[in-house]
This record gives sequence, C-alpha cells and structure tokens, in this order.
Amino acid sequence: MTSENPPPSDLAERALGGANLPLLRGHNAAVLLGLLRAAGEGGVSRLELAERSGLTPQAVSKITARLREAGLATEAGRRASTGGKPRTVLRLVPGARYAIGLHLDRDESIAVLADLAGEPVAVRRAPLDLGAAADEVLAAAAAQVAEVRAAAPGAQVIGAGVACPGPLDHRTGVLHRVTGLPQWDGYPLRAALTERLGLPVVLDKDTNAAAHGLAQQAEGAESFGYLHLGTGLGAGLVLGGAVHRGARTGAGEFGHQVVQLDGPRCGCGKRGCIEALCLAAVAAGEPAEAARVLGVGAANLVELLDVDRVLLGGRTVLADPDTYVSGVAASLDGQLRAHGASGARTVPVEPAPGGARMVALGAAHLVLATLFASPRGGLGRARA
Amino acid sequence: MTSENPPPSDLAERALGGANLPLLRGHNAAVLLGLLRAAGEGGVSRLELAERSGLTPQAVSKITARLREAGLATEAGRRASTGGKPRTVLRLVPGARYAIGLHLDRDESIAVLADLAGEPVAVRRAPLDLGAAADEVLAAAAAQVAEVRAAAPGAQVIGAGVACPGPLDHRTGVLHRVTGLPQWDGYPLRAALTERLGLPVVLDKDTNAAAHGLAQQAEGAESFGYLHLGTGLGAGLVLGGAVHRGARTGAGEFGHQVVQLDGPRCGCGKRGCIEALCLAAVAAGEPAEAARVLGVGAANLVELLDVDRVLLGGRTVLADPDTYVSGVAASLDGQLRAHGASGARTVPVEPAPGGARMVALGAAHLVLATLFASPRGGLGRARA
DNA sequence: CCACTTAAGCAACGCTGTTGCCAAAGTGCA
DNA sequence: TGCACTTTGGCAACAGCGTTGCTTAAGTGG
Repeated sequence: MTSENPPPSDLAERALGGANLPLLRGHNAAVLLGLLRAAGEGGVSRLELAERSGLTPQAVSKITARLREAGLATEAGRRASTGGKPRTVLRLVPGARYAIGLHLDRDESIAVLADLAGEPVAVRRAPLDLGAAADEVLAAAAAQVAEVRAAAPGAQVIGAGVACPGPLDHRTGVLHRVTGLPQWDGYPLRAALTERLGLPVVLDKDTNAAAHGLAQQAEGAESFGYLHLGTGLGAGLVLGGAVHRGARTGAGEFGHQVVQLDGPRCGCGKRGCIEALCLAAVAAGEPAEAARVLGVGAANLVELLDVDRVLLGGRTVLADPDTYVSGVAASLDGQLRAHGASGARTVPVEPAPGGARMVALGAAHLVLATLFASPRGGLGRARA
Repeated sequence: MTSENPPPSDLAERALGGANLPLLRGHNAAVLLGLLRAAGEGGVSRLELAERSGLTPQAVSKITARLREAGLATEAGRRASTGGKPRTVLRLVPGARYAIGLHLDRDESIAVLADLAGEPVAVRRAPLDLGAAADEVLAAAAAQVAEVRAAAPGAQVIGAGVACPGPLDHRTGVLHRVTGLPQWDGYPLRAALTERLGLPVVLDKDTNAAAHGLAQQAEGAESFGYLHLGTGLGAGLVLGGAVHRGARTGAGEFGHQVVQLDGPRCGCGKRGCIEALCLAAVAAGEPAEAARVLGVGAANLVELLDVDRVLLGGRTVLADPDTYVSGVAASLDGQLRAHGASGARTVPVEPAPGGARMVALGAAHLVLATLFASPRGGLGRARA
C-alpha cells in the first residue's frame, strides 16, 4: 500500500454513490483486512482470502503484498500440504496500528488502548464526575488517554472512540441533553477532544459502542439487540452487521418503550415505560419480575426487527447475571412460543462478554472499523 | 452499454465483498440510472449527474453514452444557457424496460405493469380465493399477469415482484404458515411462479413491498415505518433507504407488539398485543381509541428506530383516513413531547399514497430496484 | 462580427483486477 | 534417490475503468 486508502467511512456530508478506482482499491484492501481480522491468530491463506472475498488469487496476492509492505499483514507459517505446495498463512500484525477507546460514564471513566486485532493492550479506570466543569472532565480524559498511550510508546494511534451516555449526534459529535447533566447540552465534545488529544475522534452513545464491539466479537452475530440495564435502560441495535443509529443517532431508546398502556408514570413523562417498570421491580428486590418485563420488551424487539439474538449487559445485570439471563430467556421464549405456533423459534439470550471495559473497547473498535470492511458492506460480490 | 451489467442485487448466496472492474462499471451505471429516475420527467444534465454522483463529467459522459446506446436513457432538450453552451438534458426512457407487480391478497389479487420510471401502465384487479388449491391460484395469477402484459405487447419485461400476506422467506421464496391458510405452509411460491411466468420472480411480504414502493416515491424518505391496518396489523420498515427484513424476513411484526402487560388475550396466544387492542376498538366503533393505541405503538417504533416519519395504510385506514392520521399524529406527538422535553421533536404522520394498488406497484418496484442504486448504497462517494 | 463562456467529446494515460504462463515447493510412488 | 504429479503464488501482458489535458460545439453579449 504505497498511498493511503481513502477513508471508507468519513463524515459523509452526503452519500454520492459514484465509485472510482482509488475507492475500489481501498475497498478491496479493507475487505481483505476484514477477513484477516476475522481469521484471528490462526491466519488465512491467500487462496482462502480469494474464495471468501470473491477476488481472484492473483488480485489477493497483489493486495496482500501492499498490505505487507505497509506493515499491516505478515506471513506466518504455512498449512499442511494437500499433495502440493503448502499454502502460506497470512496474519494481521496487531501492533501495526492502535486505537484509543474512552468510556465516559456518570461516575467513572475507562480508557483502553486496543491493537489492530481489537485486543486491549492497556486499560485505565478512574473515578469521574461527569457533572463537573467541561474543562475539568476533558483534562481528566486527556490524562487518562496519555496514560494508556504510555503503555505502547511510539505506537501508531489512528484515533480515539468516545462513548457517552445519553442522546448525542454521532455525525456532528455534539452532545444533547444528558439526563441530569444540563451543562453538556449542545456541547461539541468531538471537536473539543479532537483538539485536546490531537487525534481524530468519533463520538457515539455508550450502548452503540458496546453493540459495535460485540458485533466484531461474536462470530455470526449479524443482528442482535444489546440491552443495557444500569442506572437506566437502553439498547444498541446491530442490524445486518452494522450499528443502526437512525436518522439522528436517536435509535435504541428501548427504556421508554411503552409496554403498559396508561401504566405508572415514568420519570420521562410518559406512562408504562419499560424502564420504569423494570427499575421499580429492581428497587423492590424482585429481579425475576424485572427480567419478566425485560423479556416482554425483548420479544417486542425480536419480533419487530427479527434479530438473531439478545445480549444483556449493564451493572444491574452484571450483579446477578444468571437471574437476568435465564429470566429474560424464559419470558422471551414464552412470548415467542405463544405467538410462533409452528414457527417454534427460539432466540438465544446471553450475557454480553467483556465486563466493565466492554463499552470502552467497543469505542476503540469504532475507530478501527474505518480500516476494515464487513463482508456485508460495499458493492457486493466480485465474481458471478 | 455493450454488455449487460452484473445484477447489483442477486440471490446473494453469500455476500463476499470483493469488487472488480465489471462490478464497478455496473455500480456506476446503476447510480446514474438511479439519479435519472429520481430526476423524473424534468431530466438532469450530465454536469448535474457528475455533481450528484461524485463522478467526473467525463465519466458521466461515457457512462450515459452506454446507457443511451442500450436505450435506457435519451437526450431530451436543453437547459437555458447561462452564458455558454446550454446543458443537454438527459432523461430515462420509461418504455425501455417493464416490471410486473402482483399483489396476492386473501380475497383479491391486483396485477400491475410498471415502466422503468415506476409508473403503472396497466392494472388488473380481480377477486381471488387464496384458500383455493395452489394450482388454481397460480393459474389465476398467471392469467392476470398475461392480461397486463397484453397492454404493452413486445415490452421487455425484466421480472415479476410478488407480494403476499403472512410470514415467508424472501431469500428462498418459500411461504410459511399464512394465517388461516395452512395449505400454503412451506410452498415454494417463487419457484412455482418463476416456471409458470417464465420470468425472474422476487417474493416479499405485502407490507415490505408497500414500504419499498413508498421509499421510492417520497423524496427524502430515508427511513420510515409503514403501518398497515387491515384484517390484521403489520408494518414495513425502511431504514437507511432500504427495506429492513431481518435475518429471516420476519421483521415488521408490529401487530403483536405487547403494549399492555397481562392485557386481553390476543388470537396469537399472547396478551396485550397492539393488534388485539386496535381491532377491538375498531370493532367497537371507536376509531379514535384505535388511533390512540396505534399512536403509542408508533411512538415505540419511532423511539426505538429513530425513523423520519410514519405512514399509514390498509383498508381500515383508507376507510376513514382523517380520523386515523390525525388521531395517530396526536397520540404520537403526545408521547414524544412528554418524553422529549427540550428535544420537542415531531414526526410527521401521513397517509400512504397510491390506494389499493400500492402494494402491487411496490412489488413491481422490487424488480426495478435491481437496475438502480440508491444514493446510500455502494462504496461511498468517489471524490474526496 | 468577435471575444467570451460553458458543455461535452476525443485521445492519451495511470491504475485496477484478470488472464496465461512459469517457477517454487511440497507429496508419493518406483 | 529420483521422478512424476499436485498445488501455490509471482511475473508479464492485457482489457477496461475513471481521469486528465485538450479540442470542438454551441450558446451569450458587447
């Protein structure tokens, strides 16, 4: 790769659609990088890359040669022979690039340094008062980022992904009214951090960052809903392999889905919101009832969007994972079975792996994603 | 266009991702065709196509020359001069290709012949008993298709889109248990019709076909929910310009969203489904209450997916559009305003245009869509 | 009538993936 | 040990894509 790829996902002021050769080149490079990442430490041979990408073996040879020249990939051993010359295995070079992930939560912040393979290289966790002055918060965040960068001196860091609670605009990087923290309303966090860190910054909701990270890890998880039960209740949606943010980054408002017409009033002003019902059950020490309600909401989500699975996370869930996972699964199954009749479909409910740093790692993945292409995206397949 | 484009959206046995030059060529041709269609009868100049696609003017000249050679586009007058040579206007040739749209409903079927511009050229409406034997239904459908084809003898028909109620698999073209019509369970309708009609066939749910058609018509309707209230209640979802079908074409099960925990039992076996509540209100002669409930469900959908607008259709709505549109709008607004606080966002609620033949026309659009590219899809924009 | 402006095609070009061919590097049997 | 065979993967030539530089076409306006 003698010249840099055009960034596959940019600000995208307007999607134009026309494609030219440099774009084609960058796209194919991103596709192969995506396949290399998916192969993990085991690696892939050139011919396997050709099969999976639809490119010819010769094209794969050329493109991987550029990737190796750029230091992004390397040869790593060879397969067993099947009667002829054994296949050479190619592997991603994890240390070729790094990305920062920063999770700014209400009372703490977590920063990670992730390598090209998406593995965390360094993690820093520190208390944070998101209600403090903006400059104070930015300084703390910058210091934390500097600490994780110190873990790999000289590393080529391509950007920082920042995950926050509450409504925000992913495209402009501006925060909206974070519940209970009015001082952040309208604050251009991405611009401020870009300047402070000297790095490209992407900003997203915490649930979206988590969902994005989970989408990279779970193998065939093309579509799922990630339900986050913590101080509030939110969701991240992955549809067709990509995070669905909606027209204004507002998608995923799962907590204020009404599941009880004219039910008890919620803090948001509506009645019968699932968040109000769930949190009331949690407060009353009835996690089983909370899980039942959550399962009904999950069933609504599954039926409306036809997702493959449901993942659960957040502090409340992490405190008692078995109760929630089995409770939600039972409730969800009951709903689907009642409805499904012959369909008899079951949707797996699982705890989201990764623990507390999952959101920060997902934020780092948001940055890394600019280098890779998911198999779904792009023009389609090359060969008829 | 000396050789045929590779079909941009095919069976897609597996999305591979790699792109080569023929694919690039077909993609750009599809992009320009999409822009030509969007321009309508007014047409577009080459330079405007270049701006909107991101391609260079010279590339647009070459590609449009191929399109003109293939008969898909033509020159149509010129713009007023701005001091130099006036721009030549290009326009789609509507009669260059046609597509069949077939809506098989429970008690009637509607067939349309649509031209390249998506306009209906012929419409046939006939009673149909979907409960009859498969051969009988197929014969009736084939006869109806022959009738609309007769309206344009010699027309080049590229395929037929077929819209059905109930669950089905869009990818394989197999019907699942259509409510109340068990004989269709597992029937490979697409394969049967492909053979019978001698045309490529795409099969989709009626609500998806409607949503797809509406997505082509409404200008900037990148994302919306189409709610269909007829004998049942369903939805078609358009997210990011494309119909969202989910992993198994099961998305859009809006009617059995639970909005009343432990509410009245629904025919599906669950409790408090929005369909049961709505239809009960309709049966009781209380359309205002039905609209209120529908509005709560619409608010759930809007908040979960962050769509731009809500469209209403279906027989029940068509019978009393004003009541439903204003009732749902009021209910939806109330929900969003209560929640939104400063956001104060309003989501327009509109009746779906097109009347009874809308689903059939949308089905025809499903076929035509294989020729066009939406501005969102593809690799991105060409020029930095 | 002529200078100027704008549109659009021609020709040469750089670069993409593709094709045909050959060297490299193994296996397995004689 | 040697040789036939299989498979991998690079080299070289190539067709075809959009791009660039330039020319021609077709208007306006003084």
